[in-house]
Amino acid sequence: MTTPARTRFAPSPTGYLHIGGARTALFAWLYARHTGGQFILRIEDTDRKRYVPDALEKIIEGLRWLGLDWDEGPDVGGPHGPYIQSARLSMYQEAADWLVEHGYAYRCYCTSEELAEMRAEQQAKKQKIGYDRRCRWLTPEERAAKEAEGRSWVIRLAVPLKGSVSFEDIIRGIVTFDNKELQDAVLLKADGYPTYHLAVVVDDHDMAITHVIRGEEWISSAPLHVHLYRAFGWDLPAFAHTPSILKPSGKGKISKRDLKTPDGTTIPVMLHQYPELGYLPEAMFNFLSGIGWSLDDHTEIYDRDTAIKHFDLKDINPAPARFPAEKLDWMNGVYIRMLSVDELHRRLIPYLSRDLDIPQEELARDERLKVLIPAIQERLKRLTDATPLVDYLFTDDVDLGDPMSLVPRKTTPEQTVEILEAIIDVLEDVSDWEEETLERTLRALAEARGLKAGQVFSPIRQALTGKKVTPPLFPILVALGKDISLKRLRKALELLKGTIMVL
RNA sequence: GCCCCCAUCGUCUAGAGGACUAGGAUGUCAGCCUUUCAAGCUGAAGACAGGGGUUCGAAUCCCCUUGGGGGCGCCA
Repeated sequence: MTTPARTRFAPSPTGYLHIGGARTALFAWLYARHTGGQFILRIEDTDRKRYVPDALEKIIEGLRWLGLDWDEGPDVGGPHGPYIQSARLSMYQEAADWLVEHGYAYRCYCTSEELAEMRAEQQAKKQKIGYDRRCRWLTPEERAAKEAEGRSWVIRLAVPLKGSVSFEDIIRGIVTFDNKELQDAVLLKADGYPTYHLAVVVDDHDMAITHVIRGEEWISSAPLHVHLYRAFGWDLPAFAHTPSILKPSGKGKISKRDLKTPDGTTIPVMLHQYPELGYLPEAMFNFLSGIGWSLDDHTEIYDRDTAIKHFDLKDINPAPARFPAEKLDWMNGVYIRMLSVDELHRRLIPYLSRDLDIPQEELARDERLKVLIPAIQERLKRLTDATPLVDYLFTDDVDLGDPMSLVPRKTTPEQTVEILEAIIDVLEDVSDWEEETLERTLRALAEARGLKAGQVFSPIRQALTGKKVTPPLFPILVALGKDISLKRLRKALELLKGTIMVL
């Protein structure tokens, strides 16, 4: 077996968790669990300008909803804390000072304005864009002068000028960069906060992270991190840069804005939107794990434990993938169908309560709803699909719309009146109001009159629900009960009669 | 512009030189089932980006081209 790995997910509370980030977290979690190691949650809140107050809460909520748990983190603690970078400032400052003392980094006194000017000039002259290292070569006297001016400074990494860096990425193999392509990146900002580059290296080392798993947008700064590890004299962790998830159009990776599919529909990108839309967490987990990774050559539906058992970083497909939205809807439907009737009932309640504005407790003890659940189960792709399939249970007055909609195909309005009268007639005599009896009775009626089943069922469906598309009829009749069913049928009959008279 | 990464059905993927007539899933289409809609079942169409090598043999290895993605911030 593999040695236990320590992996982490390190979101920044500058926004909510999007599905790409969630998938990366999922992979990191799977690997930790696969190896019997630990999964750590760390908050990278070193950007004070873009901080979003409720982001952290939402992120944690989302991860928990997905079923990810962490062994160490800001809310659960752990031996390597604190797990929030803003609470670790002195560590970064010490590390940065150490680097300066030992010649691996230097103070840079340039202002943002000076840097912007420099970039503009580079652009105008079509030169390579990047910091020109002007402060790297300052003499001690010049430095003293700058500091005497009262200038603030940042600390920049002194990247080796020659040679190259290589590191092994588990997903992609060996990746090499020429040192001359690298920037003297800022490590410590003027406000005393570290940048990502410093913080990630210091923390990953301090927290004994064995596998750095992160999105592929980090691949180009990985060589910087390698130089930092070397400067500190620390062992390198293993790296795995996960492929991006692209928009359905294939144009660019997903970002904070909702996705537009080529056919114009919109797909939400934030994880927290999925529960609201009626997706099951276990379906989302299964679905997300299948972008960039697969269990084998034929299994699509599998649970967490199975995924854990089979998962390996080296099996991740390095190619970026588009978000296969249609597959999620299919898979969610599969998971809904796997639920027991009781469980589905339980999970449906919050959605119905929200959409129909009925208290949850009332829905929980509603027997009519229970009758209908088996009938709607295979009709749901999302939990929110249930509302239009049951809403006619909860209204006193079904809106029939155009009475002509009561009339089935290949049937005249006059015939429909007769059919409805016959239906009411036979149903009045049914004492045993059960699905089987009702079905037998109504089919017999159709046969006796030489009608197709649809010609009898369709007016009933319309009369009871006001809809053309509904779950099967007999559960609906049972759920509604004899009195209400007959009441709605009579009302429909009167309405149709009235319409015919006018015609 | 420069650097890095990537390239199998529309889409998500299997494939680590011969087991490939390239497998699965989704989506699409057709049929069956059928009280509407679903679900289910059966079937169909559908891919190795292009060009050079290496090899007895290449979807698999190498090179080039093309295409896509990412990065080049006192943001992560």
